[in-house]
Amino acid sequence: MIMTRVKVSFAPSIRRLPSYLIIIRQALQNGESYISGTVIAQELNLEPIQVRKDLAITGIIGKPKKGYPVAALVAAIEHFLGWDKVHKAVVVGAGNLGFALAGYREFKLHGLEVIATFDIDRDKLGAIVHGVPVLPLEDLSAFVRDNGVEVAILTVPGPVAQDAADRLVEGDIKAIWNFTDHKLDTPSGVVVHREDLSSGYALLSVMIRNQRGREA
Amino acid sequence: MIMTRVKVSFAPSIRRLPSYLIIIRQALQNGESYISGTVIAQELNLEPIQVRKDLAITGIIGKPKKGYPVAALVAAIEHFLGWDKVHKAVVVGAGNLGFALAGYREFKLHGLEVIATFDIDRDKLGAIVHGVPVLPLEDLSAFVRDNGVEVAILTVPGPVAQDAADRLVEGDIKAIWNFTDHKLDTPSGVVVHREDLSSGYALLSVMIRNQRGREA
DNA sequence: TAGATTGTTAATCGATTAACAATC
DNA sequence: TAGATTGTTAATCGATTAACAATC
Repeated sequence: MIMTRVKVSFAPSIRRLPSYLIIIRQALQNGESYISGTVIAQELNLEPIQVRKDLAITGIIGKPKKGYPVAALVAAIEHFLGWDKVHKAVVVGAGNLGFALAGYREFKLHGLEVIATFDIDRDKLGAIVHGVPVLPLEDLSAFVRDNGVEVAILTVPGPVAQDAADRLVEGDIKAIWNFTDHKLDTPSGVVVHREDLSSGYALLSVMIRNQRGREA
Repeated sequence: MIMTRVKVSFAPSIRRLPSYLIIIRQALQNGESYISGTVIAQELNLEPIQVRKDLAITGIIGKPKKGYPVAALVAAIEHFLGWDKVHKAVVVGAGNLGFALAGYREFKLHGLEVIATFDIDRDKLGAIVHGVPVLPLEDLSAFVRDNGVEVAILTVPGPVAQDAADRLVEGDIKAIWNFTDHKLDTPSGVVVHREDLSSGYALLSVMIRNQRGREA
């Protein structure tokens, strides 16, 4: 089975949208009706032109001198990201990270509804974490299929990641959010996004070294 | 206090190094003495030229026809990332995510030694998580200073992130790994790297939407 | 009106990819 | 030796930044 890389254009812009959303929501709560790209940029230490370019991809149109209509902007970003619709999700691997992600409020607020977690460990079965049950891995395929689960958050140990992915594919999963350090072989119809904490740690490590060099 | 953005050149390459390391370590365990960029690329669905360019920044030199010496390559990558030295760390915010990160094996293996966690919740104090104590937030500055802590993993709720960062700066922290959704104001001598799970979720969401469009 | 802020078009910058001579 | 794989130099691609006319 060939793993096709799903290319996303404007990926850097898309990644910045959630941070804009936080600022803009604050403005909304403060009762402001317009917010300028300049203000958003200032808040996030970015260039105003970058904010304008990024917001353009959501289709929103601003007013010269005033800025962007706050309420419409929130709606436009959420719609562009698909965060205005509910996506059913499961967490596969009820370990520490899985537990944390299952309860991550930020996701729940944006349409990601975790309805079950799965684990191989018999001792965990039957437990309720963050209001959802821990179910046996054997039931994963059937559960995904029967409940129309679209997204799987994969936090199992690396060596069993592919096995879990196979079960998900069998259940006709739409997307796998892969928190393991293994690449997954999946059919091209399945979206896979790898979230790699090690890559962030690598960057941090090099930043520390550079900073040190500068001080010395 | 001005937040200066620490620019890292070759950031994308640096982010890919950890995934190379996994492949190369496997080769080492299999007793292979050389590994080619072609093989690494194949394993990770990348272009061979990209692997070669990335490995070049670590200073390692390959042999035409054979590839790169496995043991030396592992050492070179680890040294380049500073993963061959121990960095003392604390987790600030002993919630679900903090708990998960405190016990993340991958970090421990690469020189990040978590020696304490901190929380504001009195009920958690005195507990031992993953072998390290939960201490009161009031002691954070002094602890960081007295123990020469270099890295702080910040997983407190967004609204109190700046307060925690201020305490860390007071204790002369070197680097803050910011898992909150808030930007931090810190003096320019402090390295801040933001790990943004929402940005990954945004990208996943758009990928799902695009995939759907393609099927229809 | 005057001027702040937008959206667009062009220029720059950096990363990825291509081409290919060098070489073990 | 023959050829797979390297490292280097050049070309391409995409993202960021700059410049500026349009406009509320």
